[in-house]
Amino acid sequence: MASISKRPTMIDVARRAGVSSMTVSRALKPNTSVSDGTRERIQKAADELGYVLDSTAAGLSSSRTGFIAVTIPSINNANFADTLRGIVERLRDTNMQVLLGYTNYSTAEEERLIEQFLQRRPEAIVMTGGAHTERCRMLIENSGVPIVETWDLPEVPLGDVVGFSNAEAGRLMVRHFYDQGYRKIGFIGGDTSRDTRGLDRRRGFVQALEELGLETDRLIGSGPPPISMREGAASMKKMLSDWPDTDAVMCVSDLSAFGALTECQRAGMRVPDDIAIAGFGAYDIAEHAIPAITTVDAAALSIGENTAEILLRRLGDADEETPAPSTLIAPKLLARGSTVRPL
Amino acid sequence: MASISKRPTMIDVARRAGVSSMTVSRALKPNTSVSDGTRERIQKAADELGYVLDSTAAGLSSSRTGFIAVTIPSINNANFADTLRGIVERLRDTNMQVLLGYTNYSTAEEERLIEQFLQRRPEAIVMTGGAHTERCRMLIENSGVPIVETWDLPEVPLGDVVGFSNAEAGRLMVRHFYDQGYRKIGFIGGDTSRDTRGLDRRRGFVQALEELGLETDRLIGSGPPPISMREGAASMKKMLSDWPDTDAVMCVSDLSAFGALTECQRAGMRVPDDIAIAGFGAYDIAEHAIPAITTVDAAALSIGENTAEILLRRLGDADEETPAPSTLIAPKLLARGSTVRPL
DNA sequence: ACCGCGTTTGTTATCGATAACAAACTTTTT
DNA sequence: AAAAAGTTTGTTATCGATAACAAACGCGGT
Repeated sequence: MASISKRPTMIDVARRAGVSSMTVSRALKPNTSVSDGTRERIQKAADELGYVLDSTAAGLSSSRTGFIAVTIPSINNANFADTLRGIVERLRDTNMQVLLGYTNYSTAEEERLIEQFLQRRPEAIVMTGGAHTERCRMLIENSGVPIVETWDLPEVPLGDVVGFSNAEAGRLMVRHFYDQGYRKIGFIGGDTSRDTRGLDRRRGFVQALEELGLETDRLIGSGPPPISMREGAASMKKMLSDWPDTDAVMCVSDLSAFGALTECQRAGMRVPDDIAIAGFGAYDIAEHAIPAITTVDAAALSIGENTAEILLRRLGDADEETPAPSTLIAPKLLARGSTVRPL
Repeated sequence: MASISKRPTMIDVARRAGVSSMTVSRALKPNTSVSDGTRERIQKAADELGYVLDSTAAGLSSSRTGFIAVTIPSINNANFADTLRGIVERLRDTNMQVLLGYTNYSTAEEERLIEQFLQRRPEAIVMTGGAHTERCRMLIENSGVPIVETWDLPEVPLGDVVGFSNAEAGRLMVRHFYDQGYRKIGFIGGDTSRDTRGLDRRRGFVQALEELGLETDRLIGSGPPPISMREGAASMKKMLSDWPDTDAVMCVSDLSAFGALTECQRAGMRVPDDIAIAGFGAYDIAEHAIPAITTVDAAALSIGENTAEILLRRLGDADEETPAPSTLIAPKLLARGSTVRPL
């Protein structure tokens, strides 16, 4: 054990193996021309010294840091966690490492993070959503780093997009309610500009109501994200007090939908007989609640996997200027007991 | 705009401001002796060029990378997410950045991550739990990097510990059940060595049962983590079939407890009248379920905050050899409707 | 005006690896 | 056996910043 004196460098390994440090550098990475004999010798020397590569130095020298910067709005959100998981798992077998930051649904915080991340010279950046501060857009464009925006359909994309139409998710749900015979339909959440995705769902929702000639004023905001069970319950209470004859409600997420469901149950209303409730996000809770809650699956994991796919293509030096192969993930409605009246 | 030609370096900024690059280096960090005039001039030049510091180079030169490596078992777990949040938020105003990895409850994967992280020269490492592979312990010890282990009480700590007694959480719950008059008490989950924390809760639970002279064989395993609602429901089904007279059950987490609760409700059993159900982790779902689920709060956020506190102390060059100021977070039982019979 | 001290700025060497090119060594071909 | 071609190894310069030391500057006191 070389004790904590000082960490060994490639030169130390080289000396011990009787070669030059360049040969050590080569020997430690795959697909390089080093004879089996010396490679073994070097590996052995490295092990004996307890050598650990310094990727800071490697990064400086090769100008390839192996970092992918990723921002998500919140750690504590199963959808974004799944997207992240999709990215990380696809990247596991490469030498890429994820630099994670969470914005807390704030574009100002996002800007701060991006600014920090750019100092680390990431090879690509993945952002959730397409809403950014002006300065953030500028920083990114000046940096020349490839970008992927996810979970949204930005009007003016910064680069590639793995998109999802939140508006379409809202529309889907209105049609489902309508098919099931509901007419007095409301929406909970999605009132804040911080959660642009929730806002889009609500927008699509209202638009679909208009197309069907239904009332569009049963809207309850529930403040800044994250919207949780508590806010769902409180909002439902308000909905029932403001519009007691409401017969169907979509919530901005499954968590708030569950809160709304429990509120109805406490109030003695029967779901779906007296009122239908739906959410968004295909959370576990929606599947296991009684009744199970109708929801929209956004395929969060696929969004992550597709994102990673694009990253690998961009980094695997294909033509730099390949046009953005935007991917669109389609929303899928999962009809369940909370909106489907038994025969 | 300097287009994508090449990124400007400190030398470019220095030239433009008519100073040396060393002065630029100083001007861009706080608390350095640079006159107000030149600092402004340099800042202006940097802005005009769109200069962005390269922390890879800075790290190599100063041997301070600003990285804190953190491993957690799963991204999709509100408790670990809270702990992470505690760390990140306390670190926000420093120049420290978190390198996150998740082990998927596997010590082999943990070892792989640690090996990767060490190449990045982190200034400290935070790990969840105290179970590591032999090689992982060795790598860490050889590296000389300060360590904090969390959420566990390792027998042989690698460094500082922000601990939590999972066994005590199990014991607490048994006593609570007993006080409420329950005697036929079982446990769901915690059978796998991958989730050492769940295992510890179960161990403490069984031990407390023994001390009270109660039966200790009502144990249902539920396979490898993460244990979710589905597994909770399935295990409860098995529990009721194997030991139909069971009158109280603790589940390894609130998620499985909720699954168990729904299973009981489907089976027409009344909670807590026919059977009591409790969980662990103080998840939202436990608070909002009907009835609300009794749980144990592990103060996940505090664990993170305390961890960050220790990190800052260790890095703020206090005496290197300060003895490990182990912190112990106490479990707190939250008694709710699922285990407390109405009068 | 001169000395001395504190503050501001500059010089040089270095962090640890890799790119690019060059040299030495093997193997194949004719 | 010599030339051609391929493989393995070495040399030198460099990535972009900072540490450590050195020099220049500014300012008050006498």
